[in-house]
Parts: sequence; structure tokens; C-alpha cells
Amino acid sequence: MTAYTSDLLKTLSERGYIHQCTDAEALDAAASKGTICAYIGFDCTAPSLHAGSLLGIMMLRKLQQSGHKPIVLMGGGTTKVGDPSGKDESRKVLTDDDISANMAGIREVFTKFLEFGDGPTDAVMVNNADWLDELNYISFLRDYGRHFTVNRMLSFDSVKLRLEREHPLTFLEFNYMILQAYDFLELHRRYGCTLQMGGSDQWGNIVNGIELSRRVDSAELYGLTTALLTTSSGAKMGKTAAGAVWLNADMLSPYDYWQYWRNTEDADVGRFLRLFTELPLDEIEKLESLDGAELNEAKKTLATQATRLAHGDDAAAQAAETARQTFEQGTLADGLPTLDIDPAKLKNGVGILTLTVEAGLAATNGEARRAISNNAIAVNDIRITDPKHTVGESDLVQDGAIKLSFGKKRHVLIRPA
RNA sequence: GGAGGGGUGCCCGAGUGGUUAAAGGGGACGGGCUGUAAACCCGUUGGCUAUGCCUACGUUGGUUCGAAUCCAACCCCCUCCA
Repeated sequence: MTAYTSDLLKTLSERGYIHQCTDAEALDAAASKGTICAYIGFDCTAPSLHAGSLLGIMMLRKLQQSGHKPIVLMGGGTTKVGDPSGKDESRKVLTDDDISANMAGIREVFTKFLEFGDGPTDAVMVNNADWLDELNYISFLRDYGRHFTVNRMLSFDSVKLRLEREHPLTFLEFNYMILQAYDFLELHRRYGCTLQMGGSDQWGNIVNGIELSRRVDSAELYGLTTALLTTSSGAKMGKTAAGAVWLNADMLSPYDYWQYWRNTEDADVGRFLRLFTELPLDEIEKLESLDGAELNEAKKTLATQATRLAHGDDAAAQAAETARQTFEQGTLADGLPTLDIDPAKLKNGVGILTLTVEAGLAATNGEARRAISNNAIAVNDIRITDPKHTVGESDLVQDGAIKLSFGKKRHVLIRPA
């Protein structure tokens, strides 16, 4: 690996963010000389970003910490088209209302990771619908479409994949790469943005933007990608039992978020500590050199540090404490997810199936029933074997709650209220 | 517009008149082992007021005692031709 002189590239490369870079030396020089401005685009397909987007978010954070200006580009316009990269099938078309609701949720996430404002290194958030919506088809084609050959567009992975697998690629989606290329050009014009970052699946789109800007504006822009993040066993990051690992607290509690990181595979601990926490590298080296069960300490550190960034110190500490009480002491921890229940109902006794469903541990009675026959359901740590079992006031333990568990890891406190 | 191929459960994919809630695989979840890890082994994987009932193989009708399987129309996708 080249020895970089800029803080930015030094940090990014030491921590393992960099996969490919269009012209690392020139970018390094530019970043050492002064403030640069860089962007990453985010889709607006869901009301929150999830752990899969975290790499990008962290890079923008590192960028800002190294004294540069991050731009968060919301794909309000491009989401209407749908990025075919890495996808077999076209995406559902979202309505404008969906998109703007999603954008509002996503905005939340970024306020945790970046400082927004008007200063030279303050982050800004822009929406590409601002310029894409107004494009005039004919003039856009004449001014920009002329710089793309279909020959080359067909050679991109995102397109090739669909063609080879004989899956349909609509003309709408085919245009995506041109629009993203145009975004880069537009951001360069508006903000002097010279760097686009993204996942390795974005390489083609990024390079297109660089080339377009060079041809149209003679601008010299850079691209940098990160390796697509998977766990050591090859699973995609960010998915779990309950669904995606959302970054918004209202979609996934800080406790569950902490748990997600706590359950990291051994082989990923060091890598994740570098990417998703801000601990100094020497400390990380110490943590990852732990052996066997001791590595669990490193996982706890990872979980707490990662949770701090997304949810703040207090929430992280509380999640750690809740986990400690639950898993290490086997006691009831207040911080577990809670379900309030009508005391009158409890007095009469509530069926275990109903309770499991209401607590959100199972989606249907049938699932709860199956879980019971799989030995998965426990009340106050006592296995339930009878689907007709009822829970009542007598099950309330010390601090007036009932602990309902699905498997060894998922617990909910039932409280009369 | 024409010819041919196709639409099956979370995904892939078998099934071409009955014992089919639908083989097999993947994924996911649970149990065991462990360290809240990986690997491995075992199990589960449509719903319900549950020894029965309901819903389900693109949609709507039809044939039949009986259909994912046969017929008709329609919708959608793919390939080739115009």
C-alpha cells in the first residue's frame, strides 16, 4: 500500500475502507493541499438506512474529521429510476410521497454522524431531484447523452448481468448510470465537489461521472470505492432475524442494534472495529489479538462503540448494561424491550400464544405454536411446552414484570400498565 | 401484429388429473454443542376460535366426483420475426 500524505487517505486506508481509487496519488495530493469536497449518494427506498450503508456514512464522517466537506446526496430523483447495479430485477416504482417520507427518515440518521451547517467543512444534504426533475429530455440528450456510447454502456456489469441472465432491463433503468454520472457533474458545478465515494458496485457509475465531467467541463474528479461488505461467512451485512439492521432508533432499538454488533463473527471483529468504531488503531490491535472466548470482550467494545455513534453515549451504555444483566447475570434487566399489558387481562390469565405475538416475538399464533414445540419459548426462563399455557399475575417476578423469551437471545418484558 | 417459451411457497426450482399445504436446494428461525462466535448435527418454515376448517401454484371463468396439472379468455415476462 502506498504511503499517503493526506490525513484523509491515510485514515481511510489504515482502517480498511479503500477498495479502489481512480487516481490515489492525485487525490492524496489534493487532500493534503486543501479542503476537498466529496459526496456519496443514497437511495431513498426505505425510511431509514441500515447497516449496509454504514460504510459510506463512516467515510463521510472520516472525511469531515479530516477537514473536508461531505455532501450527502439523496437520490430523490434517481430513486424514481432505480439503480440496476447488483440487482436481478427492477425495483418497484416508488411514489413521490414515499420518497419524500423516506428522505425525512434518512435525514435523521445523518445528523448523528455529521455536522451540518454553512461552514467550509460543514456537511450539506442535497437532493438530486432538484436538478433531475427539471431536465429537458432533448437538450439533456444533446448535451450529455452524446458522451455515452451504448457500446460502452452495455459493457458495464450492472447491465451485463441482466442481459446474461436474460432478465429484463428497462430503458428507464438503463438510463440510471447517465443520471448518476450527471449528478457528479452537477455537484462539481454547484459545490466544487471533486470526489465521489461508494460501494464497489458503484465503480462503473462513478467512473462514468468522472469521464462525463472531464469531457464536458474538463474537470479532474476522483472516485473511491469500498469493498462490498460481507461477513466472513459471506452473508450480506445488515440483515438479521427481525429484518434489516436499521440505523433509526424508532425502527430498531439501540439495544437490538447493540446486540447485532455483539453477535459479530470472530473473524470479523478486527475489521469491524476499524471500520465502525473510532477507537485508536493500537487499541484495536490489542482487542483483536484476544483469543477464543476472550474475544467476546472485543465484541462488547465493538457493540458499544458502534452503538454510541448511531444512538449516543447514554443509549450505548444502557444497551451494554442491559445485555450484561441479561446474559451474564441472568437477571431481569429494565432495558429490555417492554410490552405493556392491561392488568385486568393479566388477572384473568393471558394465553402464551397471544402474548408471544403481542410481544412481537412471533408474527402469528401458528409461529408461536411452532416455537413452543421447538422448545423456544420461556416465561421467566422456564421452558413452556404447552401451547395452552396461560400467564397471569402469579408470574410477575421481583420488579413487577414477566420475562418472555424466544430462543436464548430475544427477550421482552411484560409489564402491567 | 406473427411464431415459440414461460409465470409455483421468502428466493431458486420440481411437479403435467387424485395419498399435494405441493419434492429438492438456498435463506431464515429454533434446539444441541459452544463463548450471545464459526463449523457441525437435529428440527421448523401458509392461516385459524385446530384431531377439523380456510386460503394458496399470474387473473377470471369452464370441464371433472376430483385441477398447480385439461380447456377458454385476459394480464405480465422472455426469445425471434415484422
